[in-house]
Amino acid sequence: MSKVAKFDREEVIQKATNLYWGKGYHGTSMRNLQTAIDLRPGSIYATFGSKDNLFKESIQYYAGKTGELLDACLSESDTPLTGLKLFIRKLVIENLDGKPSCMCMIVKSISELTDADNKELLDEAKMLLANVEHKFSEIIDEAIEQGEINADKDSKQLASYLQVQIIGLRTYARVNNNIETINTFVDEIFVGSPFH
Amino acid sequence: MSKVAKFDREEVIQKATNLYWGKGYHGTSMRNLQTAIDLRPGSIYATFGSKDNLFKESIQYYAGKTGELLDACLSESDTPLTGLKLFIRKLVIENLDGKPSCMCMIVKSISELTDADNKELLDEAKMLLANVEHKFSEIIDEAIEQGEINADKDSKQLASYLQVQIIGLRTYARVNNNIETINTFVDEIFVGSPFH
DNA sequence: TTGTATAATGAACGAGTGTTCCATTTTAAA
DNA sequence: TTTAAAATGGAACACTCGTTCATTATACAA
Repeated sequence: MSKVAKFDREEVIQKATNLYWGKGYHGTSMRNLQTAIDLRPGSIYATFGSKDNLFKESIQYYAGKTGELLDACLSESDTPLTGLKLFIRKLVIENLDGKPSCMCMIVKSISELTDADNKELLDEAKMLLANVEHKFSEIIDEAIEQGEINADKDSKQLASYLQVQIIGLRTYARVNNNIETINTFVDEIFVGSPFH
Repeated sequence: MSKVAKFDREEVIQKATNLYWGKGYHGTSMRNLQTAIDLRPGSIYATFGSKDNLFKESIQYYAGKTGELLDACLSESDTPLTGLKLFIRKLVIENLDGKPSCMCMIVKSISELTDADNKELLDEAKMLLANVEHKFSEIIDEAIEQGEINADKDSKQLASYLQVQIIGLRTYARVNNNIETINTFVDEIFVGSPFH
């Protein structure tokens, strides 16, 4: 009937994600992508439609992978809070080298994109970040139920606080990636005032 | 001998700064700038040399204005620490509306630019951020001398901590600009663990 | 083996990029 | 009033951008 063999779609998205993550939306050209994923314009546009949509799928892929990491951290930890700590430690410290950026791709996108020029992509990024925050608050709720966190705490407030800390640390790490300093700050997130 | 009158150079840089601040380096085209500052290419290139150099002057202008704000906060406050608090409150909360972005232009630049494509501008941004951090540590040293902060604290560590908090808060404010939440977090910076 | 549907290719398009160039205008000193 | 230097305006340059599309290659059904 027809030709059926093809490139590996996930592999292509992964490569596109790495490029977008490192160079940003505007800093990545379709030519860059063509080279990185080794596909010609025709194939890319037949499969993904546009630069915007490929970016959308990339940031969704990134968010998915981050969610998987969080789940993995939770299931290999004894309590919700230790799982959360492990996740943050992995995000902030183990991401310092080897990745396209030590910063969060979603945060980079929210920083770069504007309502005026890329409203749809910006809204997508905001939604993905809100999803993570929601997951944080659910985990914190569990920690409260299990008595790991005092019941008078507001899980949504704590989830926001975690976002601020992670965003701050990963961004700051781009300027000062002194592991000891970063490590100290990660430790202080949970002994600092909002959590205790 | 020659023509001397001209546009107001500072006014032009200010307008360029606002555009770059909002749309980012890659998101701002020379055509955008020509319109915003109402100058033709010939004048812009005769005065500033290149898009890169205009960006450099813009980010330096931005950093200068931020430094002035910090100085103003210090001189209208009774103690170094209350001056620092006022500065952070102004940065994070009073910047929520009306400005090109609630985020720090220096941080946005560090997030967007790469060593591979814009090393010089990235290094400039990193330096400007380091300057602010150095100023923070000097202010904290003063606070320690005056007994406002315990002498066993490391001023450089606290200055780093402030950077992380400000970066985190201003970036997070782009997604969730709930003033009450932000206000709470600003308050907690100084009652949180590193400072006490 | 042939016919057909689909995947992949890559040249090419119009629009936009940063930048250059130079004729024209403006200015102040001679 | 003349002169020279500098500022300005804006067309145009070479290049890159995101995207399209006619063509070619491929794999399966008949």
